[in-house]
Amino acid sequence: MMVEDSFFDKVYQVSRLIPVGRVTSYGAIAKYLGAARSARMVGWALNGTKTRGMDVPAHRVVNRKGVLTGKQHFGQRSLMQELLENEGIIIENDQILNFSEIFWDPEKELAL
DNA sequence: TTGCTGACCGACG
DNA sequence: CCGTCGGCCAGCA
Repeated sequence: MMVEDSFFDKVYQVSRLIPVGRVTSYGAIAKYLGAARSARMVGWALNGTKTRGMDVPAHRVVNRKGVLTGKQHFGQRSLMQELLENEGIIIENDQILNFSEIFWDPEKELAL
């Protein structure tokens, strides 16, 4: 199967590996890809998922504080929260309460 | 082609 | 504690 080495495509691949009920951060993905300081690109890459129509659970990606900073990019601002809550994630005021419990670190889980 | 922007993060005062 | 700034890199006018 063809594997794209582009930064964007890697973001898509890693994002799809995020288990249900778990979340990760832009910085974690960026760091896993070897570009810890390019966390903004991760968010930018996820922005392209909607236009590209890719099946990437971007709602499981939040910032390092566990805040749904990218909720406004889901069309409806409540959509991202509802999707996460539907997976058993508790969110209050755009903040994931048990963030540290459900945090999914690709570097740790994928154990490279 | 140049320049601005952006769903972030960490450092500094 | 809080506000500000630089950095990283790809997409778009």
